[in-house]
Amino acid sequence: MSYHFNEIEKKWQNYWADKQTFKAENNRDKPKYYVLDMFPYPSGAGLHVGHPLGYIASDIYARYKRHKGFNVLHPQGYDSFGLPAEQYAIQTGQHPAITTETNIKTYRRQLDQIGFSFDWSREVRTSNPEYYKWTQWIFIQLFESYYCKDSNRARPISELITDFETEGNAQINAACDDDVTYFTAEDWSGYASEEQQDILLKYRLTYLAETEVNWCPALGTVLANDEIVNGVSERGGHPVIRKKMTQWSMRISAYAERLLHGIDYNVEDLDWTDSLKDIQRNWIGKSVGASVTFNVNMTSDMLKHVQHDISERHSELVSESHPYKIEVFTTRPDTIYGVSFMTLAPEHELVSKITTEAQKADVDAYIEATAKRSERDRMADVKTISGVFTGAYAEHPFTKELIPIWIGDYVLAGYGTGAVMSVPCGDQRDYDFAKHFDIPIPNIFEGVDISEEAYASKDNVKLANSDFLNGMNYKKATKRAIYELEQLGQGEGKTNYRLRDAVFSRQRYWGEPFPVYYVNDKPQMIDEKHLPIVLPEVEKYLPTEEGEPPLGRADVWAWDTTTHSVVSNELIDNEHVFPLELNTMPGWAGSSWYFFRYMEDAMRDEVFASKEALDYWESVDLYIGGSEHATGHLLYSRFWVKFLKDRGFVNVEEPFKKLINQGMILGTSAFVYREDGTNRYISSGLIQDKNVIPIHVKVKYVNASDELDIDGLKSDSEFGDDYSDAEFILENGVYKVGREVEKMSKSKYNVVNPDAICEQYGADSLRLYEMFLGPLEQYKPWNTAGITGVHGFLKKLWKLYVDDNGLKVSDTEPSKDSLKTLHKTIKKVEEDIENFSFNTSVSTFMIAVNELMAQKCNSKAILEPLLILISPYAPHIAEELWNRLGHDDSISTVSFPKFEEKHLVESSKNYPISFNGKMRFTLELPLDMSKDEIEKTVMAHEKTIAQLDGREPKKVIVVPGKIVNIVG
RNA sequence: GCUCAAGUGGCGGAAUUGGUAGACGCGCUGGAUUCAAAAUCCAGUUUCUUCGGAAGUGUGGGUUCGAUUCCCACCUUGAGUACCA
Repeated sequence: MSYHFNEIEKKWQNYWADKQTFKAENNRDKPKYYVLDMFPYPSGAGLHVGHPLGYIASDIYARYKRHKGFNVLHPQGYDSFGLPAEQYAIQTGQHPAITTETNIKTYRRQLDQIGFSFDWSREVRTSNPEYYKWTQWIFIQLFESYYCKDSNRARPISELITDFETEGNAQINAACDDDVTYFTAEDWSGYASEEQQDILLKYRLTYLAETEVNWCPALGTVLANDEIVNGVSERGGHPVIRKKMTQWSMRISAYAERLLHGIDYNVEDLDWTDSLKDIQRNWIGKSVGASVTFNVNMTSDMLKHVQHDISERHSELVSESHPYKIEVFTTRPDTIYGVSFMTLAPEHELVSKITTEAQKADVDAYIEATAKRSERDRMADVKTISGVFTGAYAEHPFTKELIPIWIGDYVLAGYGTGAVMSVPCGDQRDYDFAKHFDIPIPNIFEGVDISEEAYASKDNVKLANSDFLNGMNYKKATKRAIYELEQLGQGEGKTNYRLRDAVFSRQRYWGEPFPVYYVNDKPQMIDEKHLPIVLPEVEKYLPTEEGEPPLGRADVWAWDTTTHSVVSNELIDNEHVFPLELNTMPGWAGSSWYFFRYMEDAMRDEVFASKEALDYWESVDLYIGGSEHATGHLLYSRFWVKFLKDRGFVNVEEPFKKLINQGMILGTSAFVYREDGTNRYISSGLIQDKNVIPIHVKVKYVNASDELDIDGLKSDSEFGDDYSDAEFILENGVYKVGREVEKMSKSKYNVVNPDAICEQYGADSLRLYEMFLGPLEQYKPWNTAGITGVHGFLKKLWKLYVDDNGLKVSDTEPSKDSLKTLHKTIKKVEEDIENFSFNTSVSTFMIAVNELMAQKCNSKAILEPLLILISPYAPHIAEELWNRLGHDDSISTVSFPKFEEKHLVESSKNYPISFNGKMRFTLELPLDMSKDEIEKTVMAHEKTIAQLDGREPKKVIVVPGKIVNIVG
């Protein structure tokens, strides 16, 4: 009876589905373990062999944990909102919900055939209204919250209102927009409702603001920073420009410090790789320093502006004595005596006010030129130094000397205050700028040569020419400088973060609608009891002629505040019926909390997840997915979880305890070489110096020896007659293709579909081979030819249990050797799984089976536990053989075999005998032999004498049980 | 530029606290079986070699009785970031 994998696999997949073998029950007496995959976006192309890599790894771990007695939650679902379905809808008119549904069906079929132990009863789809009802609900909670810096957590906005009513905002220490102004309790109660709403918006954790956004004209939407790669959109590679738009934003910056703190100190709940933590740390970009205020020296030109500014209420830039102030952020307040000029971003609001008449033309020309340069140009060209003098001077806070104020595009408007104090001796950019424009470069470092370049290091430096800072090092001087600035009222210690608030609006159709309507342009939340607000129908998925998002085309998209329902736009009267928000939420909205949704199995309509479920499952114990989500999904999820915790909706600080990034499986492309200008294809070994053009061919026409199936290629209908008349120049009777490792993609014809693999070799072979390829985290090329190795192994495994007469396993006593094989396998496999080293356990299985075969082992006492070891990796064959061994229940929850050291105890050791560290021969010696005896025996050995060739050894190192090394 | 990974046979990779480098598999070579092929099985497969051996884990140094493993410098590849003050 041979190994009929197709039958076996179908049989057990049906069995698992029928018996709901992998359904996780909440509140069981077993300890819990939550294994999660990053859920897929169901694309039209279906899965290729690279996709299941992480799923197989997590599945092995989930199955292993079940054997270890855990109640395992291992769910799966779909991140089903997204751009591709919408782009397809734009092209074809097909509703994205329909394509999404079709694609999900394909995904599900492909996933099922690989034999994953998912609990599908808890499936999540982000595009389902019953799911996004809760995404909308979380949005409302964010809107109704602010971040209190005193208690370091989010609190209900109602508490802030109470504070405003009793004491105004002067004492409030909360995360808010930069432009809030001070008001008293009396002021507050005097404000009109709309004014109050505007002020509150500046504190809410999600807020509407006019922001400069990354607009992608080709996609017709804004993109978040992490959705842009090298200045173009991540999806599609379209250009991105800066544009001012009114957008919903998430005040993630309020959580910058806590997000960072978790990375550095919460090792328990954030067992992530250092490289991933580094990426997040860099992205948050904390810098500690000081804010310093420079007073602008007033000229008569400026005083004209001042009159105007003072009439505007709340202008912070203006005071009686020094009408204009420039605030800068610096990480080196210790170098304040090295300031020889200041630089403002060209966009800085003071520029127009302080520029003198004489410089006005130059400055305007420069601003115009900078504005024209795209973000990409500015990025590409960082070497050109440019800038213009404004004609104005600032006053040094200590020396009161006049410092020229320049503008330059190396200063970014979006970071810090958009202005810097330039210290050319201590900063290379300032140095280059000063050299270029012939600005003095005062040296404030004792004994440091700055004639060639700036001295930017904080170490080994003592300050000079710096008055009260003279002789101090970086640390001391920084402290002192901040103290002195505080005394003057011209500065304070400050921490800056590179992390920007996240834009949350997308001008797209296929996303979550906001539960928001507008009264006099002020956003109002729809009461949570009326959720979900379901995506309306539109006749086209494009922006409107007026440039509004696709929801602007919906006819029924207005909110009736009396009936609490979505009604026709015709009914809008701005008294009871109001327009609804036209933007939709970004892709990361639904994926920032889905891991909680899986926890709930019964009352999904009542809550986003019940308290019981949240208490039991807590957070994800093991999360596997791609590292490309480092600054997107993984950061936003942490943010939302912290927020939900602050507001008491969940009780964990971090969502993903252990995180592993699986590497990408790359394709091995195959090339034929056409001689230029001919229809002749030359085998790769014969090219020499001929002028050839490499052309991708489908990898399915190439065998393990890189030989091309010419007939197959010629008859491929996709290429029509391209190859039918072609002449192939062979070497040794075959056409050899060239090979190259590239990312898998349709256009490179190197995509390998798991369906074909499952059909030809089976799911167990696919699972084993994906693991066998190499370490999980590593990028590695796929080569289908190699799968015969693991497939052959499964056949051998089968033959160990079954022959032509049926089952050949007996109750005979196992041999000592077989016990040793089994137990060293148990030990190794258990260690491997705990370390996520799945590739090495596949080798271990091969070694075990090879040994047991050689031992002619047919003992049940060995072969039964062996099946349990293998079952997480190759569950179908394990179930089948387990069943044939006479078990009625699934192997999936049987206890993992216990390792016993006693079977591995040896009495002798094959010692490597090395000379000067190089092993020359081995010698079998008893393990209880003493050091001296070993030395004596080895030195007397004929090979030792031959090796030494008469020389006297200087030293003999004997490490009992390990090695003998003879020096000399 | 800065930050972080990683460089081992023809290929994927193994070597868990410094102790026999190349496990396991692919491919290749030879053989058995077969009318033949597939499948299966057996033997070999880092390089050089005067067949005694010798060299060898990106390069060059260092520590050590002993280094793929630790330290320093450099080279290459990949990832992240992009004037962050």
